[in-house]
Amino acid sequence: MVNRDTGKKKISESTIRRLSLYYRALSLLEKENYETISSRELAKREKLTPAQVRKDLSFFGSFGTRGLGYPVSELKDRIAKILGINRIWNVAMIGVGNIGSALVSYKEFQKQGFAIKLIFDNDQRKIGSNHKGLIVSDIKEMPHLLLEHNIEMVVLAVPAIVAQYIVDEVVQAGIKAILNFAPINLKVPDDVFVRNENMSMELEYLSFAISNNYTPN
Amino acid sequence: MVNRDTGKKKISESTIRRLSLYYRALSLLEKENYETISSRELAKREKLTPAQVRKDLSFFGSFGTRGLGYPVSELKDRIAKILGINRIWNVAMIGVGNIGSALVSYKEFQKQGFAIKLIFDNDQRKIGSNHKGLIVSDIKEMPHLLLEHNIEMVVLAVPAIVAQYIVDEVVQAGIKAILNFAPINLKVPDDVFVRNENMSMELEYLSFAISNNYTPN
DNA sequence: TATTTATTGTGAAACAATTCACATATACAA
DNA sequence: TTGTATATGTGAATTGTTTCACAATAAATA
Ligand SMILES: NC(=O)c1ccc[n+]([C@@H]2O[C@H](COP(=O)([O-])OP(=O)(O)OC[C@H]3O[C@@H](n4cnc5c(N)ncnc54)[C@H](O)[C@@H]3O)[C@@H](O)[C@H]2O)c1
Ligand SMILES: NC(=O)c1ccc[n+]([C@@H]2O[C@H](COP(=O)([O-])OP(=O)(O)OC[C@H]3O[C@@H](n4cnc5c(N)ncnc54)[C@H](O)[C@@H]3O)[C@@H](O)[C@H]2O)c1
Repeated sequence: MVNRDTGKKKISESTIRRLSLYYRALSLLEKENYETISSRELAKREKLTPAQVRKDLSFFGSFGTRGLGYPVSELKDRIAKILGINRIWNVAMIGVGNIGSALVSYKEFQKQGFAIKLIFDNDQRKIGSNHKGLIVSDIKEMPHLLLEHNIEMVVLAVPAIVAQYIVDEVVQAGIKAILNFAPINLKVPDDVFVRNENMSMELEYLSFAISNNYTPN
Repeated sequence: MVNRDTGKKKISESTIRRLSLYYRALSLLEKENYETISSRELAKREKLTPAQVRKDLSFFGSFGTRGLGYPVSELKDRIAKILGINRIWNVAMIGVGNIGSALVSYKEFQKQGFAIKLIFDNDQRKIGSNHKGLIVSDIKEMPHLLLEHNIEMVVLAVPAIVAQYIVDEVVQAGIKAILNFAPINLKVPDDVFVRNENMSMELEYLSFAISNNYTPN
């Protein structure tokens, strides 16, 4: 009955991604003043099955009450803890071009606990300029600034051609988490996590889908 | 031996996404003047297994030569055809704010065959203004303009609060493919494809990974 | 307090994706 | 030609993920 945390259960990537969905749904439910939510209702909102919801959550503990459902606020907090978002992360943005500055302007990240503390570029016209209260630092200063400001995550928004070079420096500085927008397969050591945000891939998926009358699930 | 296309094989989402990876890798190989590539080499470049590469491709035909590998240019073209990117897609951008204008400025999409033909906003200060050669249209004109310009895909970069309302109009206009940046679960009919680009989810995944010393694969 | 109702938590079953392993085919060298 | 090396294409085996189905349990009701 009790789901003791015996360390190394294998959590699938899909489960982790769904935790994000649950978290967002629960945040909304909290605003709508729901006290509890059943796996059935939560599943319906995220277009999943109730069993899927229960199984996902069961990997981390038993958070619900039989006959009643899950306590909204409490479950939300539990998931925040599981995802590691019950805290502030110090983030640096590298490359303040089109995408980089759009992201820096986006206040939601800050609200969700991803605080952009430093922004870097190599363009002399940009260095020293002000972006939403942040001064663009010279990329040359990156290695020591990342350390000094306890940066733990980096968003890469530089041209693909320089991305690997910069990542090597980022890794040198001890960063273990990178969100990469450059359309390139970055090489990093095993203990560094990279997520790629690749809009072309999503467009290609859509292209495939309509071209082939694709029917998932 | 011959892999006749008998219509409805079930292609997994993962396979489709990997086709995009193969396509990008092959484009690069072509530039590097490779004539042929083995599944082993291709797999290595994309951090996959050779068997995975061969299996993925085998769903669509047999493109390789035993003992030699796959012909780079030809395979690239074949994949382009499979993905439906051997043509130009007419795309509309809805919402010309931070993200929307960053995407409009990004010339790679055009090069990859995703041609942004129309851009929409509801802000009077933006309507009529010029963005990279495109004039911002009034969102009120969207329904008929989408039809008139044969738009087939739409990128949604509007605030979450209005996203569902706009999607309903987009669907009304017969659009079957939507790339959505708003952090909301859009409701659409079964024959409309939506891909969500959600950076918060990626950051949360990274957060989970470093918080839990996560080891995928 | 007893009964009914709702819903969880979870092994087992079903389904899906990946990897194995090898017969088969081609290139190329001798 | 013939032989050797290489690498595909694919059923079968394995591994991973989702769904099923139901005992367990708490809440609500009588
Ligand atoms: N803009 C988009 O919509 C979009 C979409 C998908 C992918 N991307 C990718 O995101 C990345 C950035 O795209 P963008 O459109 O913002 O490009 P951009 O050219 O507008 O911005 C890149 C920025 O990086 C800076 N830079 C270049 N070299 C640098 C270095 N060595 N050190 C530090 N900074 C450096 C440039 O000065 C510039 O400010 C690219 O890899 C691009 O392929 C962009
Ligand atoms: N900027 C980012 O980095 C970022 C990151 C992740 C997600 N997003 C999401 O992308 C979307 C856009 O973000 P943004 O930062 O570009 O916001 P933004 O406010 O800069 O841009 C939104 C644009 O949509 C327009 N708009 C508002 N209502 C409209 C309507 N009814 N019809 C047509 N246009 C309308 C606004 O005038 C504005 O130009 C949001 O949903 C946001 O949550 C943005």
